[in-house]
Amino acid sequence: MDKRRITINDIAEHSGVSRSTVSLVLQGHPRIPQATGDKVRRSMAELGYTYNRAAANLRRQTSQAIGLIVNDLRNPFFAELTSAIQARVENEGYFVYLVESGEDLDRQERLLQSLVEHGVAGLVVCPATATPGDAFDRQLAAGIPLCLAVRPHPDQRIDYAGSDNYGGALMATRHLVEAGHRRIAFLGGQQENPVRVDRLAGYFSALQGGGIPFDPALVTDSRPTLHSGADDLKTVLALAQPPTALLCYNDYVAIGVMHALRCNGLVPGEDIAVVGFDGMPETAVTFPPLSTVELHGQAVGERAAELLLARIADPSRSPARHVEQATLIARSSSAPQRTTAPGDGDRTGLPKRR
Amino acid sequence: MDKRRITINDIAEHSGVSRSTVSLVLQGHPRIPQATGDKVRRSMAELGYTYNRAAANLRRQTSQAIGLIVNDLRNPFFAELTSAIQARVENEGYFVYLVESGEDLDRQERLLQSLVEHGVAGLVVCPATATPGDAFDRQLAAGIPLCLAVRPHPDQRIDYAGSDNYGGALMATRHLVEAGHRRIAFLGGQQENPVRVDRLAGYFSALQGGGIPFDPALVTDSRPTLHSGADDLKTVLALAQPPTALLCYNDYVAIGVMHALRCNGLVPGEDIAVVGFDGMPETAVTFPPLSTVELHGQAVGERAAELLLARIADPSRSPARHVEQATLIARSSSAPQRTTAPGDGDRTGLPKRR
DNA sequence: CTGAAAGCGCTTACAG
DNA sequence: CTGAAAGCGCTTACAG
Repeated sequence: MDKRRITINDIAEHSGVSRSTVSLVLQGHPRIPQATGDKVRRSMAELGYTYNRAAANLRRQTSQAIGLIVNDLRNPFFAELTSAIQARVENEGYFVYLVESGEDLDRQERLLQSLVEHGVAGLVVCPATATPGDAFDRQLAAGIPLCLAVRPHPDQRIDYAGSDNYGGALMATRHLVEAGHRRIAFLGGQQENPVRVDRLAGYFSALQGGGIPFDPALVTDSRPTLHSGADDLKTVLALAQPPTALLCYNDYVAIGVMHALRCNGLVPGEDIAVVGFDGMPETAVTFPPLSTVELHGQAVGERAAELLLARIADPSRSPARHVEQATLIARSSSAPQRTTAPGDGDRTGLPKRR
Repeated sequence: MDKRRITINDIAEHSGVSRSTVSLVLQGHPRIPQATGDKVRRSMAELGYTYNRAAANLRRQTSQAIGLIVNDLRNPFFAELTSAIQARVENEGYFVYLVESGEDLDRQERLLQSLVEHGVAGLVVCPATATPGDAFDRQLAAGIPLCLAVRPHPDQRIDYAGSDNYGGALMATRHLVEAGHRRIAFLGGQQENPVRVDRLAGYFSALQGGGIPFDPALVTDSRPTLHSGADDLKTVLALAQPPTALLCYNDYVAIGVMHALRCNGLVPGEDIAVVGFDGMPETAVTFPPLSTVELHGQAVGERAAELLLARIADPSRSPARHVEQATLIARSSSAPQRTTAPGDGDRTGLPKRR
């Protein structure tokens, strides 16, 4: 292993030209004659030169790094988003520094600071739950290009790309109302999470539109995991008038809830309707296949990347918001309630045990 | 937005000391008196200074970036690995540059080169399927610290952290043999993928140990996705002697296969046993819950990060290999075959339609 | 304890 | 077309 890395000085000496010339051939400058270029390139190959982009960046006052802060990479939605952002900025010659905040506000602040110290050209951040409204003042003041993603945030000076959570929840709830459900629960998600707030608003709206009174006992909150759904389910199943349909905060929760239902002797899609949120690919192959609100994470990621790129190109552009349309995918987990024999008392809405 | 970033020169001027002194307080040097330090720190706060780590790195000839090349971030196993690596190196002050190769060899080579130009302190790479044995010669020659992960690779000069795919497949297959299965298929995965090769070897071994002849018709290959399993399943179900148990390349394939079974009127875990591979959390809540080989992706990620860190610390250390033990998680998708009424011909091993 | 100077690897006017 | 020189923001011996 060579102790010292080969630099343009070595190339200059070896090929008998100046450093400036080497730099120019590196940049494919047009006024370098073919012969000189070839000679220099031959030296580079011979000495095993590798370009030091960091040094160039320092001199040029540029950066090829984009910082990305996600909440939880294990959540497939964020994985999809990350993948899309990475692919999109790579075309423009950028790399992404990926970090996870884990919904921890202190950590998020440290990461923000650290990423800036590392000289990122810009940042896309999915704000942690309960991120204060002034959380990005420092970056804004320093002129760091910024784009928020996935989670809405009150600071209107910042570009944003996300999904139509309100509209998605509205569609999903309407879908359940139209199938005849009047006891519809909303399960999971953390209370201060703005995404949940929007979904909840859509849910309210649809209930109202259907003339269904809102019952707060039908709304639970919890950290959205595969297993949290079990507790949420227990809560609503214990009600005097339990729900006949469950709108879940996300697909993760929904998949957990379907499992919990089985453990309670109930069949999802038959005894009780279940709808998820996010559009995870797995929802197509659960049993029964899970109805979900497709949020197009890939498209959201691409938009976020593009907004950031545009902000880097023109820092004074006025802030833009992109809200990606959601799509309801109705599958058998929310098939219409089974027609019930007259007089079997099903009007109580009580799920049947089996 | 300030045009010019604040530098140590500005701080030096503002606080009336030299640049050297500012640099020393930045590093918390012990021989700086409290008063000087406070004065300087006050100036930094006042002017809104942010440290330029890239410049420091250039001067110091160090780097705080780790490059990570994964095959597919949407695969939860890689997401888990990535998350673990990021968390582990962050403790040491590193960030991770994340990129996806998408199993594309050319792309992998370009990314390798590009990451090195960006001055990473080291690289952990999950080699794309069919990566040639000399793929890392250049990096090795240049003395770039390197750690391979997840996918075994012939180059024995490089550190490696992965899972015991052979042992996992051996356990899983034995488990099926012990449950009385003699027609066990191996479904999915790409032929040249070394991980699949190892799993297949474990499968062979277990068959041999159980005195079961190997039937190549029971082995299929395909790109491992949620939907590829359907075709693989069709192939083996069409055999004169179809399998009674399915060992799937990974959980993704297995979940898709369970769905495909249902579409064929078969019940996984009753008519036919299914086992997955990887230990995705979702396997606990599928219906029926999916037996799987837990590969401990988080542990593998941590080991990979540690091997790389150790290599950075001591470049001449002899190469190490870490193979994480796999764990069989037996669930109802591979429950013992139902006891069958005598004389119902079940000894043919033909799955019953329902 | 603090400052002047050199230098990390590159780029970019500016001469010639 | 090519070279000498300055400089990006920092660190690090070396004097004093």
